[in-house]
Amino acid sequence: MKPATIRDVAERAQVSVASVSRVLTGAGAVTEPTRLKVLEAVEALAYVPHSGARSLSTSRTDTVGVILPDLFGEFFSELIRGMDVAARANGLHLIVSSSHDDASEAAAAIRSMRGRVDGLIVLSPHLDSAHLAQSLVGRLPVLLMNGGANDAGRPSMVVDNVGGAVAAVEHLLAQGRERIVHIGGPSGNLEARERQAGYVQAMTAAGREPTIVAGAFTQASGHDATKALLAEGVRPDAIFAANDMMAVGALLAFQDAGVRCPEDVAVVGFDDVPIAALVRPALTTLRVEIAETGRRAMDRLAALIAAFNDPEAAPDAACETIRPQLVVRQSCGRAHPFNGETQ
Amino acid sequence: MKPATIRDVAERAQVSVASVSRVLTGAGAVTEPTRLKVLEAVEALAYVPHSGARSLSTSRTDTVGVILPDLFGEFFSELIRGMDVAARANGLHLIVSSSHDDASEAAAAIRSMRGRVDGLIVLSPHLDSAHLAQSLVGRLPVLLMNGGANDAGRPSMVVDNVGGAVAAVEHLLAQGRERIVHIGGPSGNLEARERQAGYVQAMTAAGREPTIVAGAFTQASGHDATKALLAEGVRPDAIFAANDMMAVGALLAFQDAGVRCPEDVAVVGFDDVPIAALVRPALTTLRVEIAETGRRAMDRLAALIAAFNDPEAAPDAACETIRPQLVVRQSCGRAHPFNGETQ
DNA sequence: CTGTTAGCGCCTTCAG
DNA sequence: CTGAAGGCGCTAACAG
Repeated sequence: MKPATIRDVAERAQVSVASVSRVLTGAGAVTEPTRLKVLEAVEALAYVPHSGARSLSTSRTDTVGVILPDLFGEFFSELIRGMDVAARANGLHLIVSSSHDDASEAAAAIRSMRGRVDGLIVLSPHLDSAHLAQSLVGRLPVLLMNGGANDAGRPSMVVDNVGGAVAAVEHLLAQGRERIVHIGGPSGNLEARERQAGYVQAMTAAGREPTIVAGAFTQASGHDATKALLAEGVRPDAIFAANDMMAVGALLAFQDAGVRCPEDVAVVGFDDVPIAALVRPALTTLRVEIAETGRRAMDRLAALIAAFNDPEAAPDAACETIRPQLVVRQSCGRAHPFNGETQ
Repeated sequence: MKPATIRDVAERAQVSVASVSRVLTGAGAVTEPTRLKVLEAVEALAYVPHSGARSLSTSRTDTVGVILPDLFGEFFSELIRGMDVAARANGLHLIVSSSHDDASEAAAAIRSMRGRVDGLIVLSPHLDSAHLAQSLVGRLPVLLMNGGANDAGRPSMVVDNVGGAVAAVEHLLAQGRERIVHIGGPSGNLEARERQAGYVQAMTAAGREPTIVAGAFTQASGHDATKALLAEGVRPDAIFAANDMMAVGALLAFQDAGVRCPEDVAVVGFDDVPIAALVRPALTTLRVEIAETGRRAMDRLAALIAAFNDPEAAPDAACETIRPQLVVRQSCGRAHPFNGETQ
């Protein structure tokens, strides 16, 4: 009834548990006859090693955890997809833990990972990562993706949000747009703050007055913000949204209101989620290569884990910066409607 | 240096490990003074219980696995999002295992879950689930979502693909469309087969000749299939694609070719992924309520796990059927362009 | 090459 | 109420 253990196998094969372990793990030499006897018993008993028990004695779980604030929207989906690919390539299982709105919740999630994973990727844009990181530095390999500037000195990856935002605004200005409004992300979000800062910086540098309305990274919030804008009589000739989903919301709000894009208003997003290329007009945005970033992050974590068990490994404490690339599409009025990106 | 164990805590608190365990798990009465001593030690040593070790002795991991073929596209993202919500609500961790193209790979993934999870949700539309299910029935609580008809008798959830497809075709026919072409999914995919069967059935019933072109559930394949169709001089007045992403690909291919939708051709998809409401023209499709389905599946798995450890629990072996609902949008030429779905 | 034995870190009877 | 001891299933020395 109960699943067979290594002992059952040993008994049936008339060998010791050590031998069974040897043929199953591949470590240690075993004579052919015993190997066959073991395999026969394994087959007969439909034996499958208990990875939990194995973990306890090897102190390796071959599992990594990903802590993230949310699972909503294409950004996180893409990121996880990239991580999943790399995890598989590195022989690692992936356990995702999301919906951590506040710091204490995230901390609890991280704590509950102990004994469950060999390493962690932490995305926690809502709080300062230093605090969190402190609590587990040295204890566990961790790769930070907090969008905060305070990740320097620890293994981390950040997006150059300021640079991306500046590029967006400069592009709009270069096209002759004058009244550029920014739809910001959630106030507590570090990435959102940086994108907003970049916007303000570029506007100020150009001698323009920044105008900011609040959003929440959701399509609905972009839609609402735009509607509110129009209701107030504000008539921007360009929108720079802090992410693509809000930009899409803005796009649709303009359509609802009969404002033409790109003729009357240009719209720029951030991230380049898959949908950005599919809406019409296709969205100009800052490409982050999300899945690739996830893949890269997981590869680095795998390396961190390997180094963790190897005393003479070179410590990787690099803070890698992802530089978003401006992708110009129809929503800015320049690109050809169908520029081969339909796939 | 190394993380503290329960023994370290016991030592520092001058109590036995049993007492530490008692205050930490909440089970078993402890006198207030010892409780405080323990908590003090826990705090001082920054002790965190090792969940792997705990699992070994309790034989509960509080973790569930999700086996799925892929992580690509919004369908699986949404599904996992729903599962994640329910997992959290049930106090369960989620480990995802994807990219299992063939049966042996999926089987290996399932096997490697032993000792790692308390239960499994298996999505394996590429192979007959019975075989897989057999190998673990009784051993582990499993919820099947294989889209196969052979899940009856085991806890499972299936989408009424035939019914959905029939509804799609009938709707198109009712609108006066005559030359309805079906873009099919991957040949090995059970859901794709059923949707195709439904299409054929409805067409035949209406006395029309079915026309089927092959796709692969990706946007690119829908695009290519449509392009090929046009190149051959075929001029359908409606497309029923086996999923939304292929429908979107078709939509864009028609735009490229200057064929107007919905005037010249109607397009219907399947699934109602978020993007379906965002493309223009917005896509008519069959709504599956993906996230909700995932949530429901996880809730059922949680119940299965609970029942698994309770001898006198009523066995749940129901095969729940999800009936997709036709959502009419612009791509069929009926719905108002902006019908309030912009959010 | 093989078997014996001691843990991995924790929970959980069972006496006291 | 508390502590001692056994065991969860497996791996990894260490002898033989």
